[in-house]
Amino acid sequence: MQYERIFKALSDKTRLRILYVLLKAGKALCICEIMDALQLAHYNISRHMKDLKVTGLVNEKRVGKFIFYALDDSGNRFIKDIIKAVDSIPGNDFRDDMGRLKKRLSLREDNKCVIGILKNGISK
Amino acid sequence: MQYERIFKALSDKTRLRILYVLLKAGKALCICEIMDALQLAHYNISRHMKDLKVTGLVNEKRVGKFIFYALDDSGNRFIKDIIKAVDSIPGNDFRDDMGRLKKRLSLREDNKCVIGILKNGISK
DNA sequence: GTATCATATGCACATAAGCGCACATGAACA
DNA sequence: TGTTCATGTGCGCTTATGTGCATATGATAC
Repeated sequence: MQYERIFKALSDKTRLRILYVLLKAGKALCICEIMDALQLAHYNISRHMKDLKVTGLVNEKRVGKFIFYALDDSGNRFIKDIIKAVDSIPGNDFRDDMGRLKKRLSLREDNKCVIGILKNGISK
Repeated sequence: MQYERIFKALSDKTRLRILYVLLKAGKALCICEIMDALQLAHYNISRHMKDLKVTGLVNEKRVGKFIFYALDDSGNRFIKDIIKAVDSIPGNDFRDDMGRLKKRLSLREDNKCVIGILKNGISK
């Protein structure tokens, strides 16, 4: 019975925010980018990401000094349905996250993260 | 942000079992019937049912001395997608629950619950 | 009215979960 | 090889969650 664990993975506000930005970004993101988007400490993102990884909702890939995390929608029908549900959430609650993510992603060069962790986060 | 609360409602094994049998039964069930199906104490079912009710996943209706709970799929698209996800869960993990439910429902008369709480549960 | 019975809840307890801090890891690159 | 820096984790703390027991509620039926 692993299904309630998938629900549990998304039962936390922070993890839901992480999955949402990964889903809507449509591309792999590194911890430092999600840090800025969600305005949370790196260890916070890191630990929640581990939970999402364990459930199979997210996969990772290292590129240079960064580790990129992406939504993994290659699972069974249940996983696909869950992701579809997340996709159907109105964007209101995530507007700020997405705004900051967009700003942060604009700092990429050649579509690659290059700046790492900013001391004071990105400008609001 | 109420969406993570829906996920949380289904992040518990017992609540997922309750929702599953309500969904697959396709009809309203009373606490005593779910007790027998899941082989849990009435207060256990009762409390979890309250959680499911608060999230809007379940509604209730009193008929005589029984209160019947039913899946409420009249919500927004998110709710529908979540229920669809639950519907796509393979039945293996719930086979015993469904077997006992079927046995218990066969004790209805005129499609109404009439026997209440059995001292020793239904026969296996 | 009062007894009965299905359902609900207060309380105490054990366990799990999230967070902040400090520190560890380990890959990249000089 | 040693430094840098993105990422991970152990620890202590606080709060949330699930459960069992006993008891309460409240509608029904006599």
